[in-house]
Amino acid sequence: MPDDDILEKPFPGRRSALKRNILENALACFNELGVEATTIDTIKVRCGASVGAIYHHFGNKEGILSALFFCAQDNQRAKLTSALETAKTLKEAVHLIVKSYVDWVTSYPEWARFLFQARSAVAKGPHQQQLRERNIENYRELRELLFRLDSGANEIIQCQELLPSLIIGPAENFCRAWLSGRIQTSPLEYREQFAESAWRSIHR
Amino acid sequence: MPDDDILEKPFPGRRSALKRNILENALACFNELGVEATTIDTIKVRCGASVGAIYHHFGNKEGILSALFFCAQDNQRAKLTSALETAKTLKEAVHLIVKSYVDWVTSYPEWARFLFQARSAVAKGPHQQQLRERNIENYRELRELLFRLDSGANEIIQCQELLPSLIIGPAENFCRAWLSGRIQTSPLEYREQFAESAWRSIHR
DNA sequence: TTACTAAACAGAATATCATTCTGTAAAAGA
DNA sequence: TCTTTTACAGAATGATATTCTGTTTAGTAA
Repeated sequence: MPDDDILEKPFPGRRSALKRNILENALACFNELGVEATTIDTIKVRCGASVGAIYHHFGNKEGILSALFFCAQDNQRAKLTSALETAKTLKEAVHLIVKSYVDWVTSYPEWARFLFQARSAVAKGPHQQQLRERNIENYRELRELLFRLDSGANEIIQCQELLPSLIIGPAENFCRAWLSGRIQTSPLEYREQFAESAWRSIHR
Repeated sequence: MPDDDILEKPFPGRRSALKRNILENALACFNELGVEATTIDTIKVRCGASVGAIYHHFGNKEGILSALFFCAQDNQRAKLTSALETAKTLKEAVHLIVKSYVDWVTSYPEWARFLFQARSAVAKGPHQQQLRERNIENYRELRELLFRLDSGANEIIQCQELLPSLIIGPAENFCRAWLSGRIQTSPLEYREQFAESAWRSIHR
């Protein structure tokens, strides 16, 4: 059960068992029915909890949504950070960014699907500030890492704000299409190709 | 008012004036407050129509959403098709695809923002089949065009299902970041670069 | 013009759903 | 053991989407 580790870290132990159970079932509901179409009652029935319990733990529907969202995002980020620790060269780093992304999406397709469909809701909701700050910080860290590895060699193109889009754009677009069912072939098939292409597109 | 032409074509004339007015105001509400947070009453107040009128024209909230969505998508697609008519070579076509996309997003930022945030809702809702079919058809047409222009020259990489992601992925990712406010620089600044990069990433 | 029909509205009534509130049980800590 | 906090249960409330019934307006044919 690889999915468990996504919820286990932020909500550990027996005490949080119901919390994890609610989130797990809410995730399935959101993915199967869509965010708007899943009612609190749907979730309640599916996981056997009471309305009171749900609202006690998460405050409101948006609370469930953002809890799920940040769990997934944090896990994805943690995997990336851990992968990047081994990077010695700029090229290695770019490869690891792409591959770590593809690996995560294919390891946790349900979570990835949810990340895509919930982002805009979270971005408008009460946690928009939190989301904004995290994103800015994440992208800052990434820029610094790439800059550090480049360190004067100037292997890399100038426009820093372009880098993330060039590196992750194609893989992300393909993963979205795969998760939506429009494309059958797993992104894993093109792992190397995405990584190689990303490197070529920012290298000069 | 360039925005007008998006609604004018599908809902032309004086007869559809209220329809366009509702859609126009609904778009603003969705973008400012988010899809979930905008109520029918919000829209009603903003455009001065009655509940009855709104439901008469669109059936339900999802009806407004998908009407807006397909208007935007159709317009974007029409601009692309029209741009591609002048393409003589494969390289030209790739450039036009990217540039047409960037131009559309920067010309109609409100519509583009909406396309991003409404896609998942439409994909789950009652028009999912319609959306699916359009997408498949659109991608098929694109593949055929590229194949025709390549015609034996074999300038292009093998995996056809990879092409759209490699071509549009980076620009799309950047546009999303720009529309969300995370990036200040207009995608227009990097128009050439996105096009050139797209071509290099699929060329061999 | 007049009569007829269908579409376009208006607004009250209803139904569905998110959220709150009040109370009870369990667990933690002293 | 007593006290306090946390975890839950379910009824009550309030907001919101949707329906329904009636009225007006525009189109059409005589």
